[in-house]
Amino acid sequence: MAKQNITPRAEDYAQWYIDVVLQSKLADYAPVKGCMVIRPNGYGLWENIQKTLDEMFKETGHENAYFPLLIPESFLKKEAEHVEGFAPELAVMTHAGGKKLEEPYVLRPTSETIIWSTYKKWIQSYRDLPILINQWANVFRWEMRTRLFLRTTEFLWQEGHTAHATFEEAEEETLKMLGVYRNFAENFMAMPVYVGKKTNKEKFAGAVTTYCIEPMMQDKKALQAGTSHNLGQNFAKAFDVTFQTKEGKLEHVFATSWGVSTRLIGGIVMAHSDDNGLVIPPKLSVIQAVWIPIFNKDNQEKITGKVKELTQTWKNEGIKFKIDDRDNYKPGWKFNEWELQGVPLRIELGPKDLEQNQVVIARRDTNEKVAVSFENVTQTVKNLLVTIQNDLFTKALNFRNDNTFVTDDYKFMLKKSDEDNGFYKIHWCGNRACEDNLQEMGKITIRCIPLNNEQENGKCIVCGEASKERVIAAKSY
RNA sequence: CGGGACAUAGCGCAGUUCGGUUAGCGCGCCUGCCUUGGGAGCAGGAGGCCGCAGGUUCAAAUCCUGCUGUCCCGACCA
Repeated sequence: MAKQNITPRAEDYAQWYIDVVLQSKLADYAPVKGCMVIRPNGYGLWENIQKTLDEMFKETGHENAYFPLLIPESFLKKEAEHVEGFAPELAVMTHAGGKKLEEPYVLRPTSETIIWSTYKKWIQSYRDLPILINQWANVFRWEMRTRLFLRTTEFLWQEGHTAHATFEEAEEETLKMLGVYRNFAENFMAMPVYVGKKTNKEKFAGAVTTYCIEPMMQDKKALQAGTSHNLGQNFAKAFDVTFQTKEGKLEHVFATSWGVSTRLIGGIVMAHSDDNGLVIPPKLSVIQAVWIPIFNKDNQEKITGKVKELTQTWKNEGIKFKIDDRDNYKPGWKFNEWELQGVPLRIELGPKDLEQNQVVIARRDTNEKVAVSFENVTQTVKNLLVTIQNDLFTKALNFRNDNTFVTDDYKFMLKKSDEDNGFYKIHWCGNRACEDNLQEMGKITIRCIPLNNEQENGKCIVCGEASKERVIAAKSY
């Protein structure tokens, strides 16, 4: 066989993505439309994502709980905007136990309604607040068009649901979790993100304010990678959740919700990978370094023995590694296989190296190879893992900056966006009509209004009305 | 949900136009030998309800109808 048969990015980006996901064994298609099997490679990544985020949630005072998958249909209908937003994508259970159900159950598209119906029972006084709960769960959204990890009918996520005594406290929580997401995206996924507020058109159905993180993928489109909502009193009012204040007054509770999903895995693929397959940031990689001993029958024992000796301390050092000593595959085959699966470092040890007391270390992200003496292997590997993590971020940041354009010329933007994707920093008057026009004319949406945005007087790129700041606009997933 | 393409061995494909022995090829897989520093070589072998369900016919991978799934393009969304 030639090399792997991954469609090059330049030729067909969408097909490249599918090829990488399937061939690197992240996922496989399932028998049901829009569903996928998350394979060990993909699930291992998800477990690392979960583990890291879960610690961050705990550190910020949250606890995990679990609410049921099935939600009475009537619950969804209690919050008008909410039901309107989700109605088209609901999967509904109508029969059970061989009978038609009195009231259909909805497979949760998100859990605000069932959680707030429960919080009603738990909250009486300001002393019961705040409630800071997260749940790891699956959700169902019947999407018209699905894509592995990016949009599937069933997906895994976490959803935080908190209850507070004041709007300010809810807002603080919303922004705090947005910060957690930003930290995770940038420092673990090595994916620079714009952090900002959604427009009314783009916000969550039922939220007062939606905040988000938006990274750029390698095709220069935006991916909504995480959202954090200040729900105000909308759900508390819909479910009549009130509490008694210190002063004895009855008030509706303030809510937030925030989530990231297995879509992040699609983000990792699209942010860093190349035509040879996956590239995974070291901090999230299930295997950080793979050893490929190069041997024949005569020296096999000697060489694998040396590898074991050199890695004796690695478990304690916290380096996640694997020794690929299969004798039914040749080294060259293994090189390609592990590259395809995105392992950050490959370490070769063959007879020639043994003679010279060295190993050869190859970086997945740059393909660079260096010879390193036995005594320096451990430290070099540790350093390289840090370097790769940083380099991936820098590379992605430079890529985003190179493809972000500040413009006041609508025609230029539409023309440019027609030829190639990119982020545009544009003035916008704040009106829905102009936002709709962007979408109609260029399939461009306003991804966010950046937080701590530089204030600058300008004119809306569509209508020319006054604007005080620039927003991020782009085509998106 | 509209438009288009596709579905034959684990993967990639040929065969379908114009129905006709036992459905092929490459890679992979199994056995053995030989090999091992960028997807080695030779020999032998296993593997198929031709996506599913109906129909037409003496005869269907091939023709007809329905369904399901995947991909692409649109409208909708994390």
